[in-house]
Amino acid sequence: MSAVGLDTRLTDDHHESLRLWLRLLTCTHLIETHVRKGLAAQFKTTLPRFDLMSQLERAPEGLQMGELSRRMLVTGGNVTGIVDQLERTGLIIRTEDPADRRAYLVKLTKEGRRLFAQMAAEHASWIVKLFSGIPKREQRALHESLSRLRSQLTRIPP
Amino acid sequence: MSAVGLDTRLTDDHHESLRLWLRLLTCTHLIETHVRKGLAAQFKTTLPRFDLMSQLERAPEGLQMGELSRRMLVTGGNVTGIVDQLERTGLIIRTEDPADRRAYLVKLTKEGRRLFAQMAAEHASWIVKLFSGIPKREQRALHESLSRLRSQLTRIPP
DNA sequence: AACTGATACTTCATATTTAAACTATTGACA
DNA sequence: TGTCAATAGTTTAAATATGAAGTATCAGTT
Repeated sequence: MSAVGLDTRLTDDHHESLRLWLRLLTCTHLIETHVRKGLAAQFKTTLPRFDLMSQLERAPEGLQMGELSRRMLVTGGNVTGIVDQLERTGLIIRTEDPADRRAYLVKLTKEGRRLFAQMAAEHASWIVKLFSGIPKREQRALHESLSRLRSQLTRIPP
Repeated sequence: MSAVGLDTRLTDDHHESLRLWLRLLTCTHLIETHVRKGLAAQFKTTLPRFDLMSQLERAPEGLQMGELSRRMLVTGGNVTGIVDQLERTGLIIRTEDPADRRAYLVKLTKEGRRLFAQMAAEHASWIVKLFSGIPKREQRALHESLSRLRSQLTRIPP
């Protein structure tokens, strides 16, 4: 293979990965927009609030702010703001962490669990519908590739 | 198949699409974070500004605000803010649209084109490295599935 | 016990982002 | 020609979001 050929190949590779990244970004934005509008219209709430509540739902014993921050892939200051909002409306509560006086354990309230159950059901149906055009087999393959990508990504950057 | 079996199947399908969506979201956030930090560290700029400039780079004749909004999948008000920032630093310019007195044609300045060329090269190398753990063949399959997903998504919601 | 670096969280300034309300212009049409 | 809904852009308020700086506590180590 000629040097020019190699050069072209590299450039094409660049463009291929770039295009893949743009597709990924576009799909994510389209789904996020759809879900955000649904949450606003049907539940008068937002995506980050739903996201935070879904984290808590999977951790009945409560989660520290820092743990929420890591799981949601956002900064600590951001979590403070969203927790403030949700606590103000009575859907979650900061409780003292008996093991560490610096930390809180954030938990869903009874009302929070009740409302989240409704939202989660709707949310799941939206997602299923959005992906309904992709055959199950292909969805599984997608999931597998993205899992590989994720572990690659968490290995690279600190 | 029993009714219970069907029920379970449906629930599993829900969970599968949901998990796929979460993977998609996680990968996108991880890559975004990586790129955002690179742009901040090496070029003192942000992802939405880079994104807007990359749209303009592909349209030397300039783009209307609304067209930028559609291509970037963000609201018009958002575009106004980012264009304000970039124009203030001299990287882009609003020019009058000779065909429509309501509209602008936004263009890169000479300095904007110069800087963008540098940023784009760096950006491409970051993306290639982030995806380097995924074989080319698999990247192409991913791209294809995401393209199918995108066209499905643009068909569903208004 | 006192020191010290790390951890948990908040606060602050700034930048994105959305949705809704507003101004100006366009284009179709009666 | 006037009218008038639609379009292009901006502005506003409120909510995210980041990164950096600050406070309190923890966990070792001396």
